[in-house]
This record gives sequence, C-alpha cells and structure tokens, in this order.
Amino acid sequence: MIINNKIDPEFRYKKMLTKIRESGGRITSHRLALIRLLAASEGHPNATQLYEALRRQFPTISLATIYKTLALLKDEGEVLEIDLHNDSHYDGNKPYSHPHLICTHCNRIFDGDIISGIQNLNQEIEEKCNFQVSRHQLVFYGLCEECQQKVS
Amino acid sequence: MIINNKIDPEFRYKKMLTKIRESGGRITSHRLALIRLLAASEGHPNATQLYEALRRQFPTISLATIYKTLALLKDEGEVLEIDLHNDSHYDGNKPYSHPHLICTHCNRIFDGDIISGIQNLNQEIEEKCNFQVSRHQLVFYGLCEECQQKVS
DNA sequence: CTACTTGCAAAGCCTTTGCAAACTA
DNA sequence: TAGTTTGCAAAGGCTTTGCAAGTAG
Repeated sequence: MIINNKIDPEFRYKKMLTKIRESGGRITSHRLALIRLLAASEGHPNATQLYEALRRQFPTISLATIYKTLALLKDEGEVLEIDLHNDSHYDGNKPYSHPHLICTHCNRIFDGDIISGIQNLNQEIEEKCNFQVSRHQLVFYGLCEECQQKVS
Repeated sequence: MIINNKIDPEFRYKKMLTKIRESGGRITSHRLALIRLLAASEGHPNATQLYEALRRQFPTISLATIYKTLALLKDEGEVLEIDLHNDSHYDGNKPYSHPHLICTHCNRIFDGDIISGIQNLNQEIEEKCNFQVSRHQLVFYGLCEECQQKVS
C-alpha cells in the first residue's frame, strides 16, 4: 500500500469516496476530479492551485466549491491542512500529522515522514512538560538538495 | 541571563532598543511600551492582544503601528512570529526557532524549548533527506497539565 | 529642520457564507 | 422528488499600505 514513501493514490481515492458516501454526501463530477488530485497531492497544492488545475477540465468550477469540499474532507479526517503564512496547503495522500520540509529557494514542500525522531519527541514532551500531545504541525525551512547546489 | 526557562525581559528590552537605534529607527513612547511587552511576551500575544493591552495606557495607539513595529523587529530578528491558522502570535523573549505547545482546551501557548530532541531531528533530516535546515516552526497540539484534569 | 513614525481609512488576500439554480440518488 | 451541491457575489478576518499630520533626534 505504500509506494516510494507515498500511499497508493488509488487506495486514497477510493477511501475518500467511501467516506463521503458514508456521511451522506453526494458524488459529483467536480468532487471526483478534486478527490483524484487530493489522493496524490502531488506537490502539496493549495486551494488556488487545485482550482487552476481543475479549471482546465471544468471551466465553470469555482474556488468556493474547492474550499467546501476541502472542509468536508478535513472534517472526515481525510485531508491534512498544512497551515503556512496566509496560505494553506493540503495533503490528501497522507492525512495524518507528519513533518514537512519547505525549500525557501524553490518553495517546494517535501514530506518528512521518514524522520523517526518524532515518537521520541512526543514522549519527551509528555514527560518533561506534562503535556498530552494529540497532533502536531512540524515545518522545517531550508534548502532542498537541488537548490543547495544552485545557491552555493 | 536565563530565568525559569525565560530570558531576562530587561535584557531583551535593552537589546531590542539597541537594535532599533542601530538601524536608524526612532524610539517613541508607543514603541517603548510595545517593546516592553514583547520583551516578556507573556502568553505569546497576537497583534490584537498587544493592541488591547497598550490601549489602556495609550488610547490613540493604532493596530497599524503595532503591525509596523512588529515587522521592524521581525526584520531585525528580534521577534519570532508564530504562524497559526489566520492568527499570528509573537515572541520577543525568545526570538529564535523553538517548539510551542498549544492547549486545545484553554488555548494557551507554552514554550517547548526544554525539548532536547530537536538537534537530532535537524541532523536526521539533513542525513536522510539531504535537506539543509535553517529554521523551523514546530507546534504540538494537545492538553496542558491543568486541562488534562478538567477534561478527564 | 529633516527624516522617520503615527493614525486613519482604504485596500489586499485568503477563506467563508448566503442564496437561488442545478443536480444526485 | 427531496435534499445536497454549485457558482456567484458579498462579506469576514487579519494584515498591509498610502498619505498627511505629528514627532524624535
């Protein structure tokens, strides 16, 4: 089910459709297409990027629909919102808390869920701070491999 | 210089004033008062909270002035902006990247800079992802000690 | 006196909301 | 057909900006 540090988009696609149906939601062509994009979440798009991508195939689709469907999937726990400065990005491929690495040069967002130290961190926080962690948002800013060479 | 996991507010106060002077900025009564609040950053206030606090003593102060001074101090590296969902909070006491713990029940923001695992995390990211970390924003959501008892 | 800072109001951005028309099941 | 979803436009909330008046140095 896991391919190259990425969950099988087809699996995520079906899971999201099922969740919507189970909650009494309806499947429209716009939702189908949006969910297909979110299932892969290639590049961790924001609402506008999803909108632009879908507009080619569905010229009448609106940003409001994107936001409404994103809110629905967030409520169902099927999409993770990555809150950046006045610019939310979305991950429907791995909708659980995991670190992200953001390149300050090319602005790409990378998954950092290979990092193993998080579990220890949560435990350390519970022990030292008596704070019971339920979720997190960890963002590391810096230079990705490609940009390190360009900049240096 | 460090008191109870907090840097001496007086030290921070003087440091910020010096930085502003050095960059050709002027010291006004409003800036003095704002910097005094930021030096302690008790409770990690946002712009509106700083505004409300200062308005008692300076009825004519404006939100714009708060934002402009915050921007100035951010540029100088003397204030850390904590980017939360449509709501930035500020820390002028410890203006460097450090973790924050946010209680989802009482909404208080705690410093998590006692956590030692961060260094290892940065190193793990550089090794495994070939990503050169320059700064980070780590936010853990959950229940603080007091609220764990209230909720349970 | 000169240059910087202030307050006000307006504008910007992203996101949400209200509502009639369109559509799914 | 009944209830949900859509697009549009307007509204919301936070933050930034333009500019004339005020102030620090």
